[in-house]
Amino acid sequence: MEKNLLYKRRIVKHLYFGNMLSCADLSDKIHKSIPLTTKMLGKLMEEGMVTETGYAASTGGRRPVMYSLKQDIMYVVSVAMDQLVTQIAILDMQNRNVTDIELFELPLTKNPNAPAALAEKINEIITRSGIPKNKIAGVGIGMPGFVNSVKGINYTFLETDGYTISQYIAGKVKLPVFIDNDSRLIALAELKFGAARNKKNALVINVGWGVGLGMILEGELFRGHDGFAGEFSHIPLFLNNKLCSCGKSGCLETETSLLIVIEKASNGLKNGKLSMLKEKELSADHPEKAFQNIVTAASKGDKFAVEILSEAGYNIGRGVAILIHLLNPEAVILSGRGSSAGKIWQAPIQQALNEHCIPRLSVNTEIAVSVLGYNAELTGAAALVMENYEREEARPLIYENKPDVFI
Amino acid sequence: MEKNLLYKRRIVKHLYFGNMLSCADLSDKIHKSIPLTTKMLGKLMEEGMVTETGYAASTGGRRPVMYSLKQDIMYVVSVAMDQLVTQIAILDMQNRNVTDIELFELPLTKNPNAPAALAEKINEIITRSGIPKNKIAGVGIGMPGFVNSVKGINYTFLETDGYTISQYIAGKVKLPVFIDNDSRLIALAELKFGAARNKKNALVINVGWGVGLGMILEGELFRGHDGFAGEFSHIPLFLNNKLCSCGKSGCLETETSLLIVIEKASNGLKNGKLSMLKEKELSADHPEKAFQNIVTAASKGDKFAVEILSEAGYNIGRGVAILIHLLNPEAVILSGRGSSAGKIWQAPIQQALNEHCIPRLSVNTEIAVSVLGYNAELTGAAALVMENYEREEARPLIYENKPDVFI
DNA sequence: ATACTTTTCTAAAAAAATTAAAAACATATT
DNA sequence: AATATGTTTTTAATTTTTTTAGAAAAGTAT
Repeated sequence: MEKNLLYKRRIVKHLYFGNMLSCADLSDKIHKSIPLTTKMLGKLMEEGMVTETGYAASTGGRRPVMYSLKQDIMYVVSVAMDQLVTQIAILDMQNRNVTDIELFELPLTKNPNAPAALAEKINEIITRSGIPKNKIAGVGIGMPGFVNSVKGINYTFLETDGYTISQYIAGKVKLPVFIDNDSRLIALAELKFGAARNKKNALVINVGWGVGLGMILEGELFRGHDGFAGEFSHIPLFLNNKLCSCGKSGCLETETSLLIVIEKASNGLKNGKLSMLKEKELSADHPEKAFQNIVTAASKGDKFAVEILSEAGYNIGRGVAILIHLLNPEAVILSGRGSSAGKIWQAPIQQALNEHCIPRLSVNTEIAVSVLGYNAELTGAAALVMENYEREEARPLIYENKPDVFI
Repeated sequence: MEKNLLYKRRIVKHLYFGNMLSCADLSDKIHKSIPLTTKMLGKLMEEGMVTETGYAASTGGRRPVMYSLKQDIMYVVSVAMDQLVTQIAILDMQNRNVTDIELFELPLTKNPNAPAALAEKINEIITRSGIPKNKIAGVGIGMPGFVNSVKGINYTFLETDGYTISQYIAGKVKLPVFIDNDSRLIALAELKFGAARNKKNALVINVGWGVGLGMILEGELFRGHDGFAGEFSHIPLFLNNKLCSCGKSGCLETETSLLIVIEKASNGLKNGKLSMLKEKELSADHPEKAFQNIVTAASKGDKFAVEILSEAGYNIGRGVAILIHLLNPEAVILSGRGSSAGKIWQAPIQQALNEHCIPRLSVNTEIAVSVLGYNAELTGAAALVMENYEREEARPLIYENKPDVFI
């Protein structure tokens, strides 16, 4: 790639993540000198990508001119999948939805048609939005399973014979496609826009059906050798003989997943536990709703609901204690769909840390609840696209003349 | 620092780690162009630091000239401490001992005189070697405890009022001093010269009195936010109610440390277990020897000894299973003093992984035994000094005129 | 043996980083 | 209140570094 283009793309990328930055800030971030950065900013302004947005307050000397991306220069398609439901949105350079968030059912298990359905839906939404493809930086997809983001492969779901899922969707949509594990994208969102912003070492717990983990180590999203790092759900922590979905027993997930929480609540009610919760509110058919009902009851002070949630929180805390011993993070952030229960969980997790952590380690670790919450995964998917924006593959144009599916 | 000096130091550093490298290799490693690297190599040769060591075999084109460090241009003082015994050696640029390894007792617990004794001994050994201080790149020290390598602080041992232990020793010895946790230095040794060489993600288990861990993540030694990462010994894994030295119960260490292994062997014999081991061979006064005796017996096929070791190995394996789930490394290396039992432990660890790991994760992880073995910590201490060689503090000269202890 | 490829090495041209100086602002002093 | 001093950003001139192109020294295939 031409070098000037690379530098310009880096600047665009950092303006996306930083929103408003001075020339000095940018020079720092792209590791280039100020004169060169000035030159590139000039070109970007000529091209209409970037605008001056006035002066920032002085910090003791001359006030710096601030630069921002223009509103409508580029968009990202964000996709957040779980095993049953998929969400799609188109975000602008301020992470604002320019379309409504599209929500539709797309079961991933035993569904050979899933990749085709996904590609079709993405195309449909792009077409409907009326945004030309050359204004779309790419498609970012968060999905469950064993995902190798670099290779673009999902080893668990979305099988596409002969191609990786990234290649398949890219071929159909004719845009660059980037994928990663859902929990890792949530961590990326927290790193770039959330509670882990500017932190060098932070762990993001994704409380959902399972308990996911995304790790920020030395300022970077950590993926491990094959891209499988963060399998927190399945660390062998209990001797409870409960069989886990992974085939082993005693996994953390067997005591902490939302489904277990609902099951425990349901069983408790059957055994005559006193609670404002009603059995029909805990239907296994609508786990999302069932969980929300438990959280609502707990936040209203329902003792049984608090008890059930605390138990799960305490067990997550035992797992977090292990993480802290191993990785010595500065913060642990509770995020993902279950983070609505975050406030309730903070106490029992802290309790577990007090019991199971060497004090020197736990006192230096802040336990925080995400503010991104439900939207974290979509934000993370957009961030993934922009992370890769400076890479060769990120150029929409090269896809225009490619066949439907290419290698 | 002058820029040329920086580049030259980088080249020296990489020649230390790489032993023999071509100009193109070096250009790659120091991230500078070939013409500039050529120029710097020329200067280093003029100064007598570097020599050409003939041509390497061709890989399809013109043969590259290889460069090496001259033998006697520089040395490193390596110190490897445990809670009772300290080893000191002076190594040359090929990691060869130029003095015998000095071994002396230096208890760290309740010994306010330890820092002074250490400094004195280091000075004594340097003086005896006859090597001038300006030929010594620095002192590297591996020590147990909570060590922040960047700040040069040991929070557990070697208290020196008002100064960090690094500052204290540096002031007394008048050489730059670098410290780190013993397990992390072993990992560094394995990364630079051992079984983890050229690996990007590897975990190094230091089997000693406790079970230490050094992590290589994305090609770098990982230290965590406060420098306390790798507290593998104290992850809460058992519900055994055994009190650990750290004050908690159920730590991994309570089932796997060498002392526990010896105790179990001793108790077994008392209860009439059949073995070639004799009780007097397991004296708690000489744990090092006692452990070696168990290993010897096991390698001769003694069933009881194998059983005892396997049990510990299996429990370590349970911990390793957690590590693999979280960090997805490409290799796990058994190193440190207990690595003489490495071969015996490989089987039970693998067994634990088969039981407790998701297959996709464990099949991609190689379990290897160190070849550096007993010397790993000393090698790591030297590597630590040379890692920092390009940094400003690494210049011996600035220490010459400083007072005994400085800030 | 000769043509072609590959890699290293060297010299001239282009690019980028430093350095120095100027401009714009904040704070302290007279 | 006016002036001096210290910061920080911006611009211009100089130096450093990289890129590019080509020569030299090998290996490989015809």
